Amino acid sequence: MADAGSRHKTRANPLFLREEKLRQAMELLFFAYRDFTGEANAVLIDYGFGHAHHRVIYFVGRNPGITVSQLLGILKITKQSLSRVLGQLIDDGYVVKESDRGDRRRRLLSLTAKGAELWTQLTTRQSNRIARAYREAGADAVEGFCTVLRGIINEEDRGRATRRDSRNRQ
Amino acid sequence: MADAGSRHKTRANPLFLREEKLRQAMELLFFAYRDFTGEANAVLIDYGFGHAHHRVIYFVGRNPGITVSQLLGILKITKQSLSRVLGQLIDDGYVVKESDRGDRRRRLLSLTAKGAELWTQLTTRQSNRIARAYREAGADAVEGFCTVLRGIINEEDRGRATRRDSRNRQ
DNA sequence: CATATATGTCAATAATACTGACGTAATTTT
DNA sequence: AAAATTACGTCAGTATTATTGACATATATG
Repeated sequence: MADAGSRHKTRANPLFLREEKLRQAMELLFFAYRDFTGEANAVLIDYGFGHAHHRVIYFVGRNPGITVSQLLGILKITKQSLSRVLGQLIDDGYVVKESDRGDRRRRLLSLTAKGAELWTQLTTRQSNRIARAYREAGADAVEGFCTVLRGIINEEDRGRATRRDSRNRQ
Repeated sequence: MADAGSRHKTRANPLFLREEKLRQAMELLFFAYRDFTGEANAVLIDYGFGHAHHRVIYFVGRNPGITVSQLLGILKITKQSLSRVLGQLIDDGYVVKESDRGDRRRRLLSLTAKGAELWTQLTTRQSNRIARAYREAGADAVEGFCTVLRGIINEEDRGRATRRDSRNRQ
């Protein structure tokens, strides 16, 4: 009885509590992402698109002039997978592709006015959800939120969701 | 020139900064979730499973005795979708299904020893990732992280990723 | 007994994604 | 200038996840 083991729930057991907190985090992440994306998915159905289209629209809108391979690097999917989705978006007039004048092998992607409109429609919804959560949580919590999320991201990609200057243009 | 418009990046423009912060949050969420799940997906390939199996394994492991409909409520997919995945996990001996003695319409799901082993293998990897991020961020940041994530989740499901007592058994 | 609930299943389809193989154009290297 | 590399595209086949719709069965509840 006196072996301070690892299965008692007495409040002096940080190991148990730690594991509990970590699992809680995993679930929070699951549910938050599920609901965060669910909202946008509903909008996309009206356009005949899915979440893959959303991701493309989003990152092209956010990084005008992004190349195909840069986009592949962000999405981490194969070019064959991207091809279908991107092709549809171009055919339907949401995205345009033009040759880079500097390196004509490259294709630069950007949104049309129509694409920008859809981008806004999708983004404002998700953005409102985040804004509400931010407002309710307060500035300090927001900072913690970003710090932890950044720590979860693979080191090589941590910079991607930060810098808004000195990017994309080489 | 004196119209204090909405497109200058002068540091006295909270609206611009706000939008920027919100989009940053969306991207952090995207990348964090991508990398968080990517690791587990790699393990699952060796078992011939996909991420759908992971989610089932995870929530069954976390909620032993969960019913089929409760699981559907968490995953928010159709029962036909769940059926295939759950059937495979049962056939391969990772999950067991037994009738609830109280209400024999219900099927209670739980992991086998083999299932628990896979659960641990998957969870420790993800858990380590979170733990590292937590350690680097500090306790206050962690609290903020949880608070904001909870705020992002649809109100009706916010309780799901918290309570570990007084649940599941009614 | 009638109805509702919990689960299962058959069938058809869509969306996302993969591997592998090849082709072309443009740039870079030797 | 020839050779190699890079960026992109595409054809074919397949796997996984998910959907809608219809129907069946067992159990519980009024």
